[in-house]
Amino acid sequence: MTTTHPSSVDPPQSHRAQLEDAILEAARDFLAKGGVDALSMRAVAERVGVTATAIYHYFKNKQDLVDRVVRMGFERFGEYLERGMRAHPKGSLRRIQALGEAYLRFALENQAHFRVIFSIQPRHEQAVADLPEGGGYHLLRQSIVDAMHAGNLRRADPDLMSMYLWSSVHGLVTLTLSCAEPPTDGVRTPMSPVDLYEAFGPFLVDGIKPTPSGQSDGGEEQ
Amino acid sequence: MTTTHPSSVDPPQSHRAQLEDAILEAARDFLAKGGVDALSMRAVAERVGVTATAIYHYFKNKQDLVDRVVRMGFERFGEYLERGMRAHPKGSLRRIQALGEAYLRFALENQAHFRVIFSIQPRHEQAVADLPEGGGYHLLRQSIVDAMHAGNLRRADPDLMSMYLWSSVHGLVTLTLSCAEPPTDGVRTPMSPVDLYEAFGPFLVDGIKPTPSGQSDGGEEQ
DNA sequence: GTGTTAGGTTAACGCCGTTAAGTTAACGCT
DNA sequence: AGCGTTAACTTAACGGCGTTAACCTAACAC
Repeated sequence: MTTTHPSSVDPPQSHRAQLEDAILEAARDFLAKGGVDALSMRAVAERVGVTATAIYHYFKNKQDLVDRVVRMGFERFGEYLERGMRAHPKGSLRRIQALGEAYLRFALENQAHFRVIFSIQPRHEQAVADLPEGGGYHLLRQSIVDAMHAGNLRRADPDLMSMYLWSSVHGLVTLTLSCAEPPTDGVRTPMSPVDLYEAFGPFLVDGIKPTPSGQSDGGEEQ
Repeated sequence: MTTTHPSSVDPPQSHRAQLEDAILEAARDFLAKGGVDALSMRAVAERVGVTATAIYHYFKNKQDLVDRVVRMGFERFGEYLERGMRAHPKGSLRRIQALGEAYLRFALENQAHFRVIFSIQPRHEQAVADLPEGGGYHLLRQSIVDAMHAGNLRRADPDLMSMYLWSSVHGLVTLTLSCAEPPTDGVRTPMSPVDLYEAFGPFLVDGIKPTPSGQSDGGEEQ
């Protein structure tokens, strides 16, 4: 309704880019609420003040719109990882641990993105395929190689070790997201995922084999 | 069209139960093909030779139908776990390893069920909630307690250890299912999930800390 | 001033889950 | 035998979905 001035002072954000961003933002919100099913072209259109068909001038179809949101998520994902990593010295185990922690925090704080990215339905192959190359995988792998060279990590095939650590934290995250609903609810799980991640540390580092002394490090019953 | 005889010789399977089973079977097939989106009441109905609305005499709605399929999946899941467990003595690490292997095999061989059960969207809370109590969780937990008492497993809080091992194998499975499509395709992942699971064994048992001797057990580059 | 194009619109198609109302056959009962 | 009831299923319809086709209109190029 605002009489769109022919070209008012908005050189950084053209009208087009402005609307495109609005669509993406609305799409992300709906996606966050209930996944792909909760995102409808008509609802997004109404939110940004156009009709549904207008969206098709900006995105090829619904899948394309979702993919774009996922891509936005990946960028934020990378920021999480790099930020978490930079806080600890190269070659240290702490750096690897921080990567896992960042992975966990991203998943919890951006459940919409994470759910769409790692929806078990094998869509977004392209998006996931991007991950190993330019995304977070090479960060993890390089940190692992560094730690091995520094003598802080068991020497093994880096890709195998990467998959191992990745799947460890990924399992914790997905299990948490599968069983517990968004944090709106009260405490359902006995321990928070972050607490669990911390508690898993000794298992990961030292393994699950019995300690030589045989002492217990938890409340195991008689 | 078959002139349904008033009561021909079918005491074990009434006409009703027969149709219900057919609906469930068709629903499972569609679910397997492409998840919940690929399941439509009309398609299921056509497959079994009735109209869509007839299904509502057997199931409350689509969600109910999906839930019933999931429940069927859980039963089969339990069979996998028990079968894999029984092959190894109580208290042994092998028994726990076999549980993980069964988990993995179930997921790969029944991707439809697994995807629906652990779809990251937090539906099926009820179904997942059933799992810890009567399902596979207590099998894992008991095996862990046994192994701890037998001195084959590090002593720790059994629930913590259960979550750790569960999430380890769960992460491997979900990561595999996220990145690779169904086995129709050729070899995409460099290693099969089963191979990965085997290769992870030493990491799990002995941990990722450097070995005392510092020797490498994999192809780690210079 | 006119052609072109970007950026929308309305109308419609076919699919979806679901409900309401109607139909038809079988059964129980007197 | 006849009647009421009920189970099993149908057709018709509603509102919503993704998507396409056709149309409109204001801005710009020349």
